[in-house]
Amino acid sequence: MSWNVNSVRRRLSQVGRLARVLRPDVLCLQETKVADDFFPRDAFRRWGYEHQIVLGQGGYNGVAILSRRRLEARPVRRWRGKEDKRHLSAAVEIAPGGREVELHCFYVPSGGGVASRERNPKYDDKLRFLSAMTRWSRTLDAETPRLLVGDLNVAWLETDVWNHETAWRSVGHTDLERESFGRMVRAGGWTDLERERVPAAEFHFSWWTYRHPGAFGAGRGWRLDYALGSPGLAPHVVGTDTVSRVRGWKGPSDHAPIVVDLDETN
Amino acid sequence: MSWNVNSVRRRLSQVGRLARVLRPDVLCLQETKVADDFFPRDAFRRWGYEHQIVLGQGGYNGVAILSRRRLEARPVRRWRGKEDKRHLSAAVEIAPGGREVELHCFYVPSGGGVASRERNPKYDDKLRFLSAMTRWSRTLDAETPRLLVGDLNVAWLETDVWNHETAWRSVGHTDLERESFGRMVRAGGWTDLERERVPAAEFHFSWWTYRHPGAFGAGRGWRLDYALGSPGLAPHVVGTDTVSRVRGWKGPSDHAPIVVDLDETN
DNA sequence: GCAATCCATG
DNA sequence: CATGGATTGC
Repeated sequence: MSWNVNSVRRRLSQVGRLARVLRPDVLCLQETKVADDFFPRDAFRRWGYEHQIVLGQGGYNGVAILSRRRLEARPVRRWRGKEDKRHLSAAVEIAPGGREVELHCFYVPSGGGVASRERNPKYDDKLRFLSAMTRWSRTLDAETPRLLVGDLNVAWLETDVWNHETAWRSVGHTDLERESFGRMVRAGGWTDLERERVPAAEFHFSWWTYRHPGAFGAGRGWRLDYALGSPGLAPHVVGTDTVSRVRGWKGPSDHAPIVVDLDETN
Repeated sequence: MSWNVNSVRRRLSQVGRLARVLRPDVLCLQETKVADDFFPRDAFRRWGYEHQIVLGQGGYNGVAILSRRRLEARPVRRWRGKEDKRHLSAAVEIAPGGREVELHCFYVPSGGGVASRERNPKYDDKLRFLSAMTRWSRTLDAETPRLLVGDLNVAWLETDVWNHETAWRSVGHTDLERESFGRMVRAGGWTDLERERVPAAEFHFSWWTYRHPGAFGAGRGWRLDYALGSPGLAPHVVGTDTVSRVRGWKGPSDHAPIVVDLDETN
């Protein structure tokens, strides 16, 4: 399961609720907003997530992988020359004794307010981050079962926003970002797993703004969170789901979790 | 009842609990920390406190009088030339049809960190406030039943602090403040009502610092909150009490409420 | 609109 | 240690 929790400490009880109800083997969290020394490791340990990799800085950003299965952490990588706690990677056993999935948990920069590389350095930084992901994707072999999840902060398709007619001016849904996102997807041969299930002609969202409290109820969201699979992962994918009902819980994150089901037989 | 609530919004459920259990006719609150437009008037109305006078500024200071009985608000008075939301006054009927008590709800400045008029303007301001109270007290007639309550931010007697040997250097228990407080008491002919009940030889506290979480349990407090009665009030006073147990509740104010019982027969 | 951090106040 | 507020980020 992947979830932008918008502060793991504030959302701890909700993460626990999902951990107990859905019992995912692995949790990939984004926007943990906590320095590593203050990450609530014990709570996750109590829920059965004994294998933990956390990378935070306190205040903003921050990612984590919590797992019931053994993890093999991959070295922390720098993206476009920065160390800003937006990516973690690990290998996870999906079949006892051998077969592994290479897991990547991403939190792409949101990109600030205005969609201008010149006037908004955060927007420029976001596009650089996406380019770096594209370059990296090109280096990957096709065979390895590889799963990329997280808040990628781009609504790729027109049906990934409730209002494409106006949203194309907004950071997160500009042509520049959507094209960059597409290049990244193609470079890695990635499959957009949720879109295997939900046709591109249909609206599909994972994020609803806090600023208009009625947005979730009114179905006015964006899709910013993804599960992308490598060609080699395809035979292992049973299905995926976006658990949007948690956005309706009391004191929610603005993002919904995405669940990926993998088989462990073959 | 008088209580420094340290934010009326944060303490709302506790105030409600006391309002329902003790059912005081009148509540005098200090440190309400809320601008008048945001004062939770409806909650108090629900509890039966239909007559309300609030004077706040948001952030800090702020006083309020909430009453089941009819209030006649007195004009807001300036103290040492400032308008800083530290005093409210009203007449309250204590016997149906006639007899009134003149009620004063005070929140004296705390006085900052160091006990030096030169280096600490807040300390100087506090002493000016106390002087102004003394001058005002001199103008009062003895006959009127008059009740002054609130956080006066001075521990007057040696037994009003748990550690007089060291506390005399601290703002709130310096000779200058204690003497000024004494002059104010004498000028008004005030009776220190709680000290009618608890001998001056005994420790008696109404405030326990937040900074040492064990202070309340260890009995390490100060007396900063008072109920002072005019000579004319004396025949109406049934008794008083400091409800220190609320300091042990979860998420408490650092001050305890003081309850004053008045008869309504004669 | 939420959340964190830093600051002033107590 | 606990408040509220200003600021920043999303």
